[in-house]
Amino acid sequence: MSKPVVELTQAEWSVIKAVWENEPCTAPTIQEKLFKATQWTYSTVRTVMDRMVVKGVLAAKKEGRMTIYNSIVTRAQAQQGELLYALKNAFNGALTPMVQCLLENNDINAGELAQLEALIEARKKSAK
Amino acid sequence: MSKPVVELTQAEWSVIKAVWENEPCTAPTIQEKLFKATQWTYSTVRTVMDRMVVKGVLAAKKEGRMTIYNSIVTRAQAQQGELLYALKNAFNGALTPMVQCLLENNDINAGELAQLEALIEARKKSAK
DNA sequence: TGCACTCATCTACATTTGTAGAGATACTCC
DNA sequence: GGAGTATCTCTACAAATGTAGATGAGTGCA
Repeated sequence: MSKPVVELTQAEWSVIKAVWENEPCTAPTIQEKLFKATQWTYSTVRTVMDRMVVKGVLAAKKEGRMTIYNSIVTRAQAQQGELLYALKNAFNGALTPMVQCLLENNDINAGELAQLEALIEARKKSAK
Repeated sequence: MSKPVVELTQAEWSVIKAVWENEPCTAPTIQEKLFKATQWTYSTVRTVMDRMVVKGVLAAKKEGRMTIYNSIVTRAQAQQGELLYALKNAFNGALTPMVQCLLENNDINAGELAQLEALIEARKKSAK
């Protein structure tokens, strides 16, 4: 079962992040959580969520008069999808230049660098 | 002069990559270069390119009856934009998890790992 | 001088994305 | 049982994106 690659829009990212943190949840809950940052009305949030259901990103089930949502796509899958998109389009699939670009254009402190080194170390071991 | 963050669509990525490799160039040239992979007609390519001009991604100047295109956005800028989008949306701006995700979900050989380590080493030095 | 190319211009149309209002319903408390 | 409140359902609409046809004009060769 190959995980289908997920492609999320900006609005969908906002929503799914709120869902991950609150699921199972209703649309009004998500609307409330997002309101401060986005000003979105209930209708807006609901529309986005229902479209995500159609896409298979969220699952909705009716419970009495209310609709309960759950995520289908995990955070890891969504992150993967995003990275894959960038990797494929912007870096022609080449990982090293991508990491390089990341390192060169962002502030990183010593602690983070150490962490990254550890990651690579770990990766080396697990590589086979 | 802060570089405005660039956001490219999939079609635009295809086009700008061809432009980078051929500029200065005409729309017919780009269409031809892309045809094998995309099947796009001249009209399609031309429309995308003109929209990119409006967005300030490409520059067009008339030379006789022909329109010559050049890139305004550099490859590095475009790559940056793509990474920023992923970083912001998928990783809430946290770099380390992003790199981690990248390392964990892709095949990397020993050579690449070594390269990455070198990058980090270099980064440590330049960090001051 | 007329025809065939090549490139340009204009217009079009479906789909996706962002955003939301109006009206229907059901629930809750008095 | 009525009024207010929380939800839902439906519909809408503009902008962005992907894709392309029709038509026109410039250029060069027969």
